Amino acid sequence: MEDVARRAGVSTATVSRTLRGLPNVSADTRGRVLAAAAELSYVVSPIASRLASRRTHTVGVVVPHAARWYFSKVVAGAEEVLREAGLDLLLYSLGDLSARTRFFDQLPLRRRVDAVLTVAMPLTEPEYEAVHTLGVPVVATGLRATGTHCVRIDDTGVMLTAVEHLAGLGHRRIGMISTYADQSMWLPVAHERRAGYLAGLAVTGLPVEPDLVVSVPFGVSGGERAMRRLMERPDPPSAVVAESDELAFGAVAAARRMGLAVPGDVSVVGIDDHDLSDVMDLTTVRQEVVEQGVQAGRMIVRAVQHPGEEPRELVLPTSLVVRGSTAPVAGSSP
Amino acid sequence: MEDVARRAGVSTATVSRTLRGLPNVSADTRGRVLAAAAELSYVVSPIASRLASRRTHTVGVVVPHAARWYFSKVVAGAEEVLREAGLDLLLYSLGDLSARTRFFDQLPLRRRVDAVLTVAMPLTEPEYEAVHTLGVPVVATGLRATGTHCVRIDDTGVMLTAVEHLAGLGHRRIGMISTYADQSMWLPVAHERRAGYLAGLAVTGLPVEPDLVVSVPFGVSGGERAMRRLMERPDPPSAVVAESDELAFGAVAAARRMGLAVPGDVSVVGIDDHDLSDVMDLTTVRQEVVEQGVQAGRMIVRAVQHPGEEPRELVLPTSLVVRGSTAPVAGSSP
DNA sequence: TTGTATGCGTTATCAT
DNA sequence: ATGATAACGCATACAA
Repeated sequence: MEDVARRAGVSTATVSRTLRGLPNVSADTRGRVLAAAAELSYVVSPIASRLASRRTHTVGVVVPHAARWYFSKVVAGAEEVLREAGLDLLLYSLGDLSARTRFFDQLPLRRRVDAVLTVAMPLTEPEYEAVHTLGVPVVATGLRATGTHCVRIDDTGVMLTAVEHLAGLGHRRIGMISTYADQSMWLPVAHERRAGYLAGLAVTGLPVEPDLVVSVPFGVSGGERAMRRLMERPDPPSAVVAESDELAFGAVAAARRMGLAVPGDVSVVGIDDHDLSDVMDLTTVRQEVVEQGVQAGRMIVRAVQHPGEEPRELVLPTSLVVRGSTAPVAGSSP
Repeated sequence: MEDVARRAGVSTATVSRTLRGLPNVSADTRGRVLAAAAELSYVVSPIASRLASRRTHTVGVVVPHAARWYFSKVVAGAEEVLREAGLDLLLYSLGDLSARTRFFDQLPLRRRVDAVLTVAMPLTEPEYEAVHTLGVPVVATGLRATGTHCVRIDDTGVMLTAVEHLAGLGHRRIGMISTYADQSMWLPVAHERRAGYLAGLAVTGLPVEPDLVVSVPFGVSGGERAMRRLMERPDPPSAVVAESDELAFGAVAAARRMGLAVPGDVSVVGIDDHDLSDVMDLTTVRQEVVEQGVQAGRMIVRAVQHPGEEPRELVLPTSLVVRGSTAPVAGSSP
């Protein structure tokens, strides 16, 4: 920086001001400084800059599984706007329980980030407090949050929509594929969607049959297992809603492997509108996942610039996408 | 840090040494320092540490599309080992061409990273040089690289395997679904896989029919388009290989939507063993994508510790996974 | 608008 | 093994 200052005939302070785009620099000197910097192909050291300014210009993004569809989409959406805003994105993937406890124990984010974005990470009370000791704004996506900003969808609503769709097709016995917490992550969403399922039954006047709700680990193979369990019953349901499309994929595959026709013998609905839902011809309730990341990124940017603002909540819309995995119930005249 | 030093009755230098685990600290003082640090819940400022040590402890990971299956897997694999090694992972997703040119123009990684990991990013000559002006080690995954470390698979080999599998089933007219460069990314892989296809034909003594190779944009819908083009011909092939599973998914869906049976009327083989290939019952050639990220991460760690080493190349194994999308050619007695 | 001088919180060098 | 002290490369309060 001294070199640039000398070459431009100014002080390092002016160089600093110029390079940061501060207003109080005359157009003339600004030009000389920029020219000098360009000639020397100089760029400020972000590290030194951060030390001096006491701001990290970094946001910590913590996800349960960086490689999963939902999370990678959200991260990609957030990355775009954070990058745009000049914020570095520090990725933490808390795959297993040990990684998670270590993370909240040691808090590697201390003195390291200006904000935190949690992607579909329900926090326990101690975890929540640990994050808040960081003293930086927090934005959560994928679930309802109290005390922090959040962007999410109506998780009970999507399931209600799915059930109403099936009921509208004449289905009166509807199963649900749910997940149990893999390591206490994801819990609230599973809970809300189950609530939405029950709400759907209530609204459409269908009886609740507890045995028609099966819980499995998240993933395609979980969906397969669940579907087998449901359809091997003496009185299988004529339709099934799945907590997510990936579960639904497994469900459809399992049904077909059992020799059942989808949607002939059993209709299936998912949630997400996964990239592959179209080729799987899966009826689903669409959510805009990348958009969630984008909006969360914007919230982060705002929060970094105006910390201490009231926590805001953004609920993004969803929409039913009817495809070929659902049909009127067999033997009915809809 | 001064507080800790005072509390432990030592100098800040000793605190620094202790906290970094340097050997030249007596067990006694070490204990006192650690205790003091714990009591004050003190952690070193990574930023100050980096400024003083002149090492960023950060690696830049640059990918074309953070949200796509392949890339998110590699990133997740790399994240794990980088985190373990105490290296921050700075993610850059170069979605479109403008983002890409800006990236290589301005080189936001300057003075910011100790190493760079490029994930399936074929670099033009100027881009290659731009990256090397960073003066840090570079590791590439997903493609053959010269002058840098790299971890990849045998891209011609996988396609050769796919073709040999089909030829072994009696297929004599095999189409290929290829991609054209979306913005010059991904080019070499497409090229090598096409070469593998041709090699497969040669090895099995099949004639080359240029019209049986169709190029489409990457993605499920690209696969659909390609399959329609192939099967609408007066003399459609009896089998099709796709450059990747996602293309193959689209191909299978398109064939079925045209009323064709898979594998009855046309067999389909993909490359990847995508998470959903099992439910799609897709025969494919499996590659270990997360493992590629892990290995790349290890290479990065080594490169950061011992810069200037000879570029190493790691070629990971692949394996044919036979599922239900391939069958002996109709009308043959295999 | 511009310059001076101090501080940011460490690491590293050189003594001891 | 430990301590004093000078970098590290900037931002910023203050003065001009």
